[in-house]
Amino acid sequence: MTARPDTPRSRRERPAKPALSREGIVAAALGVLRAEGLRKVTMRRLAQELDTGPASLYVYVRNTDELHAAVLDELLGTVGPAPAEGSWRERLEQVLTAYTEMLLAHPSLARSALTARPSGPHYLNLIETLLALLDEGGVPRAQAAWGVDLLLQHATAMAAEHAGQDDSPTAQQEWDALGAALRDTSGTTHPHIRASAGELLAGAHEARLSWALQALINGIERTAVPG
Amino acid sequence: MTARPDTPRSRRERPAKPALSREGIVAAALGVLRAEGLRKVTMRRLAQELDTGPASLYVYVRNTDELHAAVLDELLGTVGPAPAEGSWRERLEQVLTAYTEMLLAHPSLARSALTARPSGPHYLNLIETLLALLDEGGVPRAQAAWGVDLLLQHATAMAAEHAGQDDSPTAQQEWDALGAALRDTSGTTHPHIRASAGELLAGAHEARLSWALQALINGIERTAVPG
DNA sequence: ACCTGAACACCGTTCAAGT
DNA sequence: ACCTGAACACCGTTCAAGT
Repeated sequence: MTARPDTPRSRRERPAKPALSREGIVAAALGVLRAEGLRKVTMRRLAQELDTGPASLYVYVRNTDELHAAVLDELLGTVGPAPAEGSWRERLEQVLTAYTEMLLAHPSLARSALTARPSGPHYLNLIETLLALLDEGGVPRAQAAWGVDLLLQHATAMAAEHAGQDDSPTAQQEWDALGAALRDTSGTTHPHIRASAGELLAGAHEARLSWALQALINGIERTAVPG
Repeated sequence: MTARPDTPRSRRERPAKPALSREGIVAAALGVLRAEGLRKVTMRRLAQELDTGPASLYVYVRNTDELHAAVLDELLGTVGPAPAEGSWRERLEQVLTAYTEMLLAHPSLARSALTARPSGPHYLNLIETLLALLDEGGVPRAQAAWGVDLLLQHATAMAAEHAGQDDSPTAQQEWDALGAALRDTSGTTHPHIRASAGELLAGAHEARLSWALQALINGIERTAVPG
């Protein structure tokens, strides 16, 4: 926990290339992530950042996917604990909103988190918190267990949807294309879209997230697990 | 619609390199996708497949993301229309299950669909179908509109979660790591996880999908849109 | 054990030049 | 207009060799 891999001697020379370590690699990755996005968090780029060759990193990190998962685990630590006030529903929504907003700051990471779920301590704490809140709300255990999965998946997916906006400029165009397609739809072939085009595209992102979380919680609460 | 870009003359020589076309490129992409996964659906590989240079493809396709979106749009056509029998809930669940299962056959594509939403005719038809079923169920229009988004997102995210399994062998290990972490959790620090570990990991994939869709529908039905 | 240079086998995309 | 070769600027990962 408190181990400091840095050599403590303070030479006054050039930064004096610090020894490699998993922590150092993850820290460098976080820096590049914040500065230039996940697409630049590559083995080669990190090696360059740490003044070594890409092969050296493989001593500490199995591959690129594992590196990305480690970065997410690190960021998960910045999401605070559950608030103390409010009903269990409100607190549940707040925890999930905080998680989603963290991911929204790094949508490309959310995208990768969907595939490579983190399994670090911070993620476990989050699951524990969610289970506790659902239990407090009297949601049966089996429903709560599957519900946690549903809630985390939605939060992650919602954030992942915004990836590419930061990564590639094309994704935004793709989204605009859907909006245009919805608006231009013929009323004879797609009457329901025509009638709902406004609503389909309406709503601030915060309002939609809040509504979605409430709908999920309501659904989880009311839907029994089979068997 | 019925335009055939192929030159009709039937030379008996070698396959006689057919003229390039967007359709031909998408078709080749589908072939590579099915045979080797999305990771191999690259401009260079497709160019090789079509016996030309990568630069030639840029006449028909803006970039790799757009190519992937076009492939998904194509696959969306293979999902049949809504069934005629059953309650609106059952039919809604069936349509979404069919959509999810199509995506599950190509999880890496689902992953990319989360970011670059398709906007082709097949996608619009799907939205129309979902809106019609929710309307039939008496779900208010505003709720239905946001609900469709939620339903499609869940289906896509659920499939996307399985990406990497086909793509990279590491993803499976990552998922196993989460399972192990959940099982090994201490009962003192994470009592709810300890009590629910079995339930968190239980359930066949079909049962979980079915439950999730029902929970979503129940939640959408009962949660009013603000304002 | 840790670190490295060099190599292998790839990418997306652009551009000037050809037809 | 369509097509192309060649180039630019990158990737992940492995391996034999060094310390």
